This record gives sequence, C-alpha cells and structure tokens, in this order.
Amino acid sequence: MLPFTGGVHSSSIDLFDLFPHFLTLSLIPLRFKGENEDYLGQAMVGLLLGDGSLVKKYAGGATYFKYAQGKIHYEYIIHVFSLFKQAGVVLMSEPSMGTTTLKGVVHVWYQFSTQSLTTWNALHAIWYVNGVKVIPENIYHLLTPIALAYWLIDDGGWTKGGIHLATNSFTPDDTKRLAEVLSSKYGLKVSIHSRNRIYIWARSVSDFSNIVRPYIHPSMSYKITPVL
DNA sequence: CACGCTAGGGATAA
DNA sequence: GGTATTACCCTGTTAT
DNA sequence: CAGGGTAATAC
DNA sequence: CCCTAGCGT
Ligand SMILES: [Mn+2]
Ligand SMILES: [Mn+2]
Ligand SMILES: [Mn+2]
Repeated sequence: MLPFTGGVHSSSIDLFDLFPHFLTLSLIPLRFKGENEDYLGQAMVGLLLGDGSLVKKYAGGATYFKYAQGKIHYEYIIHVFSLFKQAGVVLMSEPSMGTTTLKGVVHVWYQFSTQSLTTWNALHAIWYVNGVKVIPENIYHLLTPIALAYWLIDDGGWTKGGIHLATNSFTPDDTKRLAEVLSSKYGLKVSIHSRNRIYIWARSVSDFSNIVRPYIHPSMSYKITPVL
C-alpha cells in the first residue's frame, strides 16, 4: 500500500514528476528507488514542525494530515501534495483554494488533507498532547536531513547572515531540545532568540545549507539563498 | 567601518 | 435506521 | 494552523 | 515569516 516499494522498476518519469529539482536519476534519494520507502515519513516530520498538522476529530476515529500554503507557494504545495498523492493517501485531485479577507483585501491560499489512517494515530499520539502540538521525545532520531529541509522551507528564513527557525509556539523547553539536536547531531552553532525562535549562526549556515540543499524544492531555494 | 548576534514591529500566511 | 466517522469545505485568529 | 460544519458514507 | 534597527566586536 505504501507507494515506493517497487520504485526501482517504476518509470523514472514518475520520479521526475515528483522531484523536478533532481536533475539526474542518481540524485533522487535512494529511498525513492525502493531501498527505503521512508522519504514521506521523514518529510512529514519536517512538515509537522512546519506548516502541517495532524487532525483526529473523533476518539474512535483515525488521523489525517492537513496542510496549507499561500498562493505564492503554489508550486511548492503541489510538490508536497504529490508526495502524499503518490503514496496513495489522498483522494483529492488537487489542493482546494481558500480565501481570507483582511482589511478588505482578499488573500488566497491552498490546502489539502489526506485520508484518515488509523496507523497515523500513533503519530498523533506523539505529536499532540491534549490538542496542542509538541516535540516528540525521539526528535533526535526523527530529525533527519530530509525533515530538516521541509522544516526550513516551511518555517525558516534568512536574517542577515543567519537563519531563523520560527518555533514560536512551542514551549521554551521543546525549542531548546530542537536546538540541542541541531547542535549535537549536526554540529551547528545555534542560539535561541527572542519570541522563542532558533537562530543558526552565520558560521554554520553553509554546513546547514549543504545538509538540506538536495531536498529543497527549487521554488523554495530562496530559503537558503542569502539576501543581497 | 563592516560584520554578525540580538530584540522587536508588523501583516499575512498560515 | 441510528449513529459514528470520513472527506472536504469554510471561518477565525495570531504566531510565523 | 487550528476548529467547526456538513453531506456522504460506513458500521 | 520578513524586515529594521541597536549594539558589541
Ligand atoms: Mn510550525
Ligand atoms: Mn509556518
Ligand atoms: Mn511556511
């Protein structure tokens, strides 16, 4: 049921459809070629740290993944949508459009939700504590380069020489744990800024970029491109 | 002076 | 056939 | 991002 | 999230 199992033998056309930013087949993550079908799982970690959420409405029900992105990031949400679509866990044919009217100005965004899966109840259990998103205990293990990449795309951004990760709504303790992983697992020099944000120091930006670059969708590459 | 860490204002993309 | 759950749409509000 | 609402389905 | 601005090296 999970998609990428027979990937080695599937047509490369499909893979390039999913990863337009991988110029050669050899650059497409091995996981997508059947060695390990966990690319989606790792991406989900980053998406949950970022702009995604898990929804479990009924006590006896299953969990689905929900994701929203502004109109300017349409290309990118199509990529994320395709990840789940290829995995066979979405019924929608495309993300739906929504609008927010603020001060008389209409803002357009897109969103999609997956099917509800009982297997994702375990995910919901570790990512949510009575309704509020928390950082799982095993975040050190979960925070792979792929997860880092989608996290940066969703909630990261440049600030002068360094990079911010907007962890505002997590508890200070959770944010410290995230920062600690960046430091101990990836050797990055980081600190905690005001409003509970993680700051990656300028001296570590090149290291960080090298780690995530292979997984950054081209439409979001500005997230690792210094502002002039 | 230039660079880079830090705090904070603000409007929208979550 | 009653109710529990799904899948999608819509709205509200602020943390990103 | 997180809730609420509901027509359609599942049990 | 993006941006400006303050401050220490
Ligand atoms: Mn986030
Ligand atoms: Mn975000
Ligand atoms: Mn985002």
